[in-house]
Amino acid sequence: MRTLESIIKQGDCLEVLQKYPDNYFDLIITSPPYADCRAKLYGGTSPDDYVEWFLPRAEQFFRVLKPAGTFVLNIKEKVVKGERHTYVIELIIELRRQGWLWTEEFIWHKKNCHPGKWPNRFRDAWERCLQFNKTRKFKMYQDAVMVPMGDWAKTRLKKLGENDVIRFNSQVGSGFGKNIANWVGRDKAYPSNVLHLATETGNRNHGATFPHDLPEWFIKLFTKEDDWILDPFVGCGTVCEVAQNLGRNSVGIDILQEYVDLARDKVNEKEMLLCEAIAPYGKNNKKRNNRLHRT
Amino acid sequence: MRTLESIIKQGDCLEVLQKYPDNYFDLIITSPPYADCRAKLYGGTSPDDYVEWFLPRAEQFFRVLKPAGTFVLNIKEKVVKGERHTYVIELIIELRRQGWLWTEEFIWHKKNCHPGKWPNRFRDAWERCLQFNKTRKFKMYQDAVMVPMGDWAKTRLKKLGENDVIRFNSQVGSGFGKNIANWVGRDKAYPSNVLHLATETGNRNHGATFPHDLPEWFIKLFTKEDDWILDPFVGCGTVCEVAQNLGRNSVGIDILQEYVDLARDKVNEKEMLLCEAIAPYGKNNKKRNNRLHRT
DNA sequence: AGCTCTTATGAATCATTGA
DNA sequence: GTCAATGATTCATAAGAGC
Repeated sequence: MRTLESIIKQGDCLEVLQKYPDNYFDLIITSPPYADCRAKLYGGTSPDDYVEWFLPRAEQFFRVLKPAGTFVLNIKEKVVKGERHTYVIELIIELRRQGWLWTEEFIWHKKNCHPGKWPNRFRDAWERCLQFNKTRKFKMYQDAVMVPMGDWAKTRLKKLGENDVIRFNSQVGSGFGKNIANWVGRDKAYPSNVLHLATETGNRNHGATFPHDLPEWFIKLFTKEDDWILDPFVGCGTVCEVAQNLGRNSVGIDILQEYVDLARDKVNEKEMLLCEAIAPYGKNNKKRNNRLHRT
Repeated sequence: MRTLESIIKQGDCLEVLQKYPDNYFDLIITSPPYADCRAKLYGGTSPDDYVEWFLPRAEQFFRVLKPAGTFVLNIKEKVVKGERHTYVIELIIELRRQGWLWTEEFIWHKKNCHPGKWPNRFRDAWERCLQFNKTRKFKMYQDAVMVPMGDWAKTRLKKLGENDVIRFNSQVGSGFGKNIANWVGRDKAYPSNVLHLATETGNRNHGATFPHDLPEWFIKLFTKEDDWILDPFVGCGTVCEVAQNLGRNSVGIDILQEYVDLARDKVNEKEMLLCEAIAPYGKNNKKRNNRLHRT
């Protein structure tokens, strides 16, 4: 039987990673603490200091990533005094100076972003997913993220009412209505670099998760089974959980013991459920399922 | 009767604009040449020289823009040797140094682009629309770009009960709640900073136009009737055409006589059509309509 | 199961007030 | 004078309840 590991470590990734060898991970994917949020705990402070805070950690990421591996950084700059702050784009420039190749910028379109309207601004409905690599010859399994036409039509069409289809067509687009004819006889379609995903609701334990679908998409795209994945700011453990579900090994690191406990619970629960699948009438199943649904 | 002007000038905007007074335009919106043949005529703009080439022109834009005006720059960096080039984000940083405020970055999601892929890359389905301002107090007419509201609000409003009028505060705090009474009588919602617009096809005269909807959206958002709009790289004249349709004055500049002719044809045709509406059986109507359909 | 209807809430932003 | 805390604004989505 295949052994799968999901390791959660407490500490600052800057230090924890120093115990890992070079060229160890196939994928690093993370949604780091944004400026002014958890960054303070790491010693990082204002948006102005963000780049300086990030760079030494990125140096470790570079070292532990395999030459054909990929680093995906989900991030969005804040508005400061009416302006978009430049720390994210400055970070891109500095990471390139560090040796990273800025291969691509994916857009995560947050379909259900926070509402609000302001005198000079609309709702912010997107985030950056920056792709960095060490070399031009990185591994990419494009077929793994193809959208199966059949499934897509089945699930999506079934779930949406007629009105939703019309609305989907007019707002989100992708030529939904018009191109139905094109699907006939085709199994799969390649996606683009714009991802339409909803944020997940109902997570009361951690205010800053990305949705499962986001890491899942990148994990499928950049790794295969038994590969090793790192999330240096693992938060409540979404990346490790998804990695586990997809048969990938993972290491998650967080400085806050509170999050480490949450993440460990999550991956341990999964392991136990897998064991119980053999003896499905374990007395705690019901409770555990409830907890799973909540997170 | 109101007079509306659509002026197309031939030349390098760097020079042409020097004849315009300070604080003249309400909106500058453009999709500049990045690497096509036009760029070479401006003095050569390889990606590495792009920022240096752009900055003196941006200085003129700054001068001729009204204090409460807006500058919208539709641009997307090329892939060079497998990497996204950094000239766009470097440009943002340099424009800020020039005095511009980087207020927002809108995403134009090109929803009907061809599916396609390369060994290490998917279809690029988005472009940046960078918003810059001279001051924080710029003019913005948000109501002009509202979109039809989602379904649930309508159904919810039908059942407006007495309890709905009070404010419900969210349990988790953050000061967020909802006041349903605000939605009474509303069937439209404010958009976000992600624009889902199809690219236009069938333009054989000019390969790199943006769709009419894109300038239209920004023109409605940032100007009112009789305002003055500038497109310093006007190409085949889309911005002036849309401005004209929306009752805004415009100045379009291009270095290539070929494009200047195209753009002039376009705005002149519109003017003539407006005149002919009074005497609709002019002998050239048929031919003219054909031309209109083609563009 | 498969619908419809209801409800909570999400990595937000700005103006105002208070220290 | 600056900086931190508070209040006001607002909509798509999915889970849950009800039939």
